[in-house]
Amino acid sequence: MLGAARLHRIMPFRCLVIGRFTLKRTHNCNVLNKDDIGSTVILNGWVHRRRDHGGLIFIDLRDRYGLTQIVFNPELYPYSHEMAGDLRVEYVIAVTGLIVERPSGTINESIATGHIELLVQELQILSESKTPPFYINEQQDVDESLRLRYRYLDLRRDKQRDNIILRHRVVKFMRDFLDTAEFVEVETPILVKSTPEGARDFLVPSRLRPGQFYALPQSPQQMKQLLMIAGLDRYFQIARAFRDEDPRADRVIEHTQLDIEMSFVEESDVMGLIENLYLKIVAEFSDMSVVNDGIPQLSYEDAMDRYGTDRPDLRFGLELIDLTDICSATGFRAFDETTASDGIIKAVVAPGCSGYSRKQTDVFIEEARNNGAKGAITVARYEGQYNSSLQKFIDDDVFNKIVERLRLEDGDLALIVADEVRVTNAALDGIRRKVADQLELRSPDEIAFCWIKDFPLLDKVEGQDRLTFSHNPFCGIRPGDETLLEVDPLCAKSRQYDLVCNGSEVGGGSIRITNEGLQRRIFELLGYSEDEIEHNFGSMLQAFDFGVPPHGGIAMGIDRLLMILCRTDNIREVVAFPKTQDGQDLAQAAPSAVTESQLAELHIRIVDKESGN
RNA sequence: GGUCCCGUAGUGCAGCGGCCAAGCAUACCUCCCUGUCAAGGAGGAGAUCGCCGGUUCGAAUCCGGUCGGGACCGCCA
Repeated sequence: MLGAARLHRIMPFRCLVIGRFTLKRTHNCNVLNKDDIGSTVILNGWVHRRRDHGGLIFIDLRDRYGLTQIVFNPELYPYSHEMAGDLRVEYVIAVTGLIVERPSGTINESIATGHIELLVQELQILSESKTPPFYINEQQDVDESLRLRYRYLDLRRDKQRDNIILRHRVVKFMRDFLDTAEFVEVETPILVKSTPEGARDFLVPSRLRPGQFYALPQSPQQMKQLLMIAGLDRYFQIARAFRDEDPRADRVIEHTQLDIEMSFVEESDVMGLIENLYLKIVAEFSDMSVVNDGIPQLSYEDAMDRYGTDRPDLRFGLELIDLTDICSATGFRAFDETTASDGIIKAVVAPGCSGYSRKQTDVFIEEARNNGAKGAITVARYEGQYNSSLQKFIDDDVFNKIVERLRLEDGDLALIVADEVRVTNAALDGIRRKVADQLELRSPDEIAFCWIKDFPLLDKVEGQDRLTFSHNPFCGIRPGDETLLEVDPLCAKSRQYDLVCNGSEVGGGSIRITNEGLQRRIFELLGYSEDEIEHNFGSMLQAFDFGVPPHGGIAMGIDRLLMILCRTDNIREVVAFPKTQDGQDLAQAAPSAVTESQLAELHIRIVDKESGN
C-alpha cells in the first residue's frame, strides 16, 4: 500500500530505482555551519520531523551526529517540493542542495547547525517507513517490552543512542589507558569448564562428547591467573561474564567486565591503577563532581558498623548509631531478647522527619520489614520533648541514655532496630537509603567512590555447618592470618578489595594465593575432597609447580559504571540488546525451541516435569 | 520458589460498579496554509478496556485464574 502507487504517481518520468544510491553524502547532519554557506552538499539521513506549510516544507534531517534543517521551496524547485509532500517521519532520504544562511530571526540556537539550512534541489527517497510504533523524535516513556521488541527503533532515540556511544568511548578510553600502561589484551574462551560453587552456570551441551557440557564463564578467573603464570605480566580483557541467576534492575545474566590481572603487585598497585583510571573516566565523561578527594578506604567491619552494608553510599552521612551496650536488661522484651541472643540494637536518625505522618514513617518501617526485621521503633523530638513508644517500656534513665547517644535535635526522627546482626544492619541500611531518598540526599550530580577492604576470607553457608569463600577461592589471606585458618577460620581476613560507587558495587578483586599448599588447604576448608580438588582445579594447581609470580587483579563492572555515567537506575539502558527479567531477548525471541534433530545431535531429550517423560 | 505494581485507540495517560457502545494529549488520514523548528488552522478515522472464568439486574471498574512487562525477596563466590 504504502509507497509504490504514490511514488509512481509523483514520479511519472524519472525512473526511481530503489536500491540505486546516487546521492552519497558529503557531510553528516551535525557539521555544516556558516563557513559552508554557498557550497553545494549532499546529506543522507532519516526524516526526524516535518513542518509542511503548504508552500515551504521544512524537514529536520537526522543521522547519529545530529540534525540539519532542509527546506523545499516550490518556486525554486517545484519538482522536489512536490515529492517532499509525501515524506513522512523515518523515511530515509538523500538530498542535494545549496547551504544558505537562515533569514534573520529564524536561527535555531538549540542545534549545532542552527545558523544554516540546506535548500534542496534534488531529493531521493532511499527507503520509506511505516509510522513507527512509538515516538522516535520525542523522549517519552514507552512500555519497555515494546522498546525491546523494536530495539533498532529505540536506539534511534537520542538518549539511547548517546548511551551506546558513551559506552564505546569509555571502553576505548580503558583500552588506550591500559595499552599505554603495558597491558596486553587477551581473549579467553567462552566455552569453559563448569565449576561448583558461585552462581549457577549456563551450560552448553557437547555434540562430540555425549552427556558432557561446557559452561559459559562466570569470569575468566582461572585463565587470567594462568596468564600470569605464563609470564604475560599485565593482562586485561573486556570480558563477558555469564550467570544464570534472576536479573534485577542493576543485574543481568550476561554482563561485561573490565578484567585485569597483574604480576609482582600488592593491593595498592591494583587499587592505584583503578583509582587513576576511574577518576580520569569520571572527569572525561561526566560533569558530575567526585565527592571525596581520591578514593577513601573503609574496612569491611567499619562499613558494616557505620552503614550496615559493604557497599555504602557515601554521598550522604546518616551513619548508624550502635545502642547495644546501653540496651541490655532493660525490661523491654524486644531489646532484652536481642542482646541475650548476641543480636544488636542500632539506629539511624532522619533529620527533620519528626513531623512525618504515620503513613510516611511506615515507609521506613516497611523497609525494615522487607529486610527481615520485625519492625522499627521511632523516637521523635519536638521542641525538646521526646515522643516514643519506647518510653512505655523502659526506664527513664535508659531512655535518656539512648536519646543522649542519638543526639537528636528538634525535628529529628530516630528509627531503632533490634535483631540479629545481619538483619539489623540490612534493615538500617535500607532505612538509611530510604531516608536519603526522601530528603533528596542522593545527588545525581555527585559521585562518591570508596574502597572496602579487610573482608573476612570465609563465610558460613546460611543454615549449614559449612564454610564458603566470601570473594573467590583464589583470594589471598592477609599476611599473618594463615595460622587463624586452623584455629578460627572465620576470623581470617582476606586480601580482597571492592570498589563501591554511590552505593553500588562497581568492581572487586584481590591479591591471589600463589602457594599450592595453601590453595589446597583452602579448598579443604571449603569442604572439597581430594578427588574434587583434582577434578575441578587440578590443572591450575599443577601450574603452581612451575614458577608462579605473586599476582592479583580485579574485575570492574562496565555496565554498572555506565549506569552511573548515564544517570540511570536501569542497567538495560546501557546495553544495546538487553534481556528481560526472565532472560528473554524480545528482539530475537530467544530462547526458543529447537528441532528434534538438533536435540538428537546433542544427545538431549526434553523431559516433561509433571509426567517425567 | 515467593511478594508487590502495571496492562484502556499507534503511543502516553484519565476513568475504578450504572452518567462510558469509554475521555484527554499526541501520532495517523484529508483539506487549508511561504519562515517553521514540539509550526499553525479545520475536519476525519481509530479501542469489543491483555486473555479466560466468576460475582452482579448491570463489570474497563469487584473476585479468581492466566499471559506479558516491571520492582523486590530468595539467589547473585
